Amino acid sequence: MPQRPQAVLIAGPTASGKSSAALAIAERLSGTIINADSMQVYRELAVLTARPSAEEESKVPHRLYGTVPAATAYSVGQWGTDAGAAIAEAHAAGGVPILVGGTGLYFKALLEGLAPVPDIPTDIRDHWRRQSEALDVLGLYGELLARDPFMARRLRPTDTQRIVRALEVIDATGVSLAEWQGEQSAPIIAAETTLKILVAPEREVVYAATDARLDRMVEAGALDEVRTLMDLRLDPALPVMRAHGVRELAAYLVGAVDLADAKTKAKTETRRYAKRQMTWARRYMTDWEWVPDADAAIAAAIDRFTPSPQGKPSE
RNA sequence: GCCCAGGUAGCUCAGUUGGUAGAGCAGCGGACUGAAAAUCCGCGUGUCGGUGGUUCGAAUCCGCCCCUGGGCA
Repeated sequence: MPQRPQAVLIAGPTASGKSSAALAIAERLSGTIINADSMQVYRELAVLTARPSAEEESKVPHRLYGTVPAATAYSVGQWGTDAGAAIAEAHAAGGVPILVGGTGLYFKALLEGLAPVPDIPTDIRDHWRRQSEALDVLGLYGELLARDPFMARRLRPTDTQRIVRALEVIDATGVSLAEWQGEQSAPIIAAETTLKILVAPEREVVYAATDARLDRMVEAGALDEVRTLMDLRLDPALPVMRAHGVRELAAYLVGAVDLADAKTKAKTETRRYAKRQMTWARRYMTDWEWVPDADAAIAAAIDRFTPSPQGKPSE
């Protein structure tokens, strides 16, 4: 039988009960909860990203929640570094790291590593992001075709985000992103040493939960958070500005739509996201332990950390 | 009760002298390597309110019935 896992990973669509499961598991195992959600890192958005409450955070150590200013464009690469440090810290303290979040790419980077592309200088990044707005899709794709035809063939001309990434990499490093990606760096944590749990309730259950949660978020001050963000006058292209509900609630705050419409739109965006998360899980998380809800996730984790008598295989 | 306007996809609607129907939104499936709550690709899912008739052929024309809105009583 495998040894005690070095870390517990909990993934799943938004509003599936991951966080409450993580908290319960952390309390039983003296664990440290480490965020694996790309939006819960932003300081200014707590309610709207369904971040754990202050009360919850006080129960067990939490890492990487609300640690990044909204003006920063965080990334999977930065998260990998931060998560690696947080995992080491938890181990040093004798606890179990429990990584929980909905960002599939973060877990992929954690378990498989990323291409070892060097940091791209900010002026080059900014340049190509500006170009992506200045040029039309075909113009941008034309740039990539001229500079990195090999990479261009792997991307669709309409996929502006990936095209911008490919452009900044070839520009800054002189090497095609395709080449970088052929060269994998080491995983942050060895997959075999982890317990991977995917909380995947029925779709209707998830949709009902996200709808109800959006209503609660608005009651709990989501509008104030969006107003704060608007007052910062950030670049609308920043990741934080793309958190679900920001655009929709901002439209309400400037009087462009009524609140009911804003909420409906935000709910739709969230549902679509949950659907994409499930598509990701079906594709990349087939070897995870799929459970239907938080209780089952807790049971699965506790079971693995409770030594069972030798020679009596537990089912 | 009478008059008028409607009843077509989950929703809002289009459908041209009759040739078994198509858009947007929603939804569903998929891709995914440093913005990933992002970005991108694909798919119409239908007793055309019901029923009888005219016709080779009806969402389209006719009769009756049902439902919804508005008006008159």
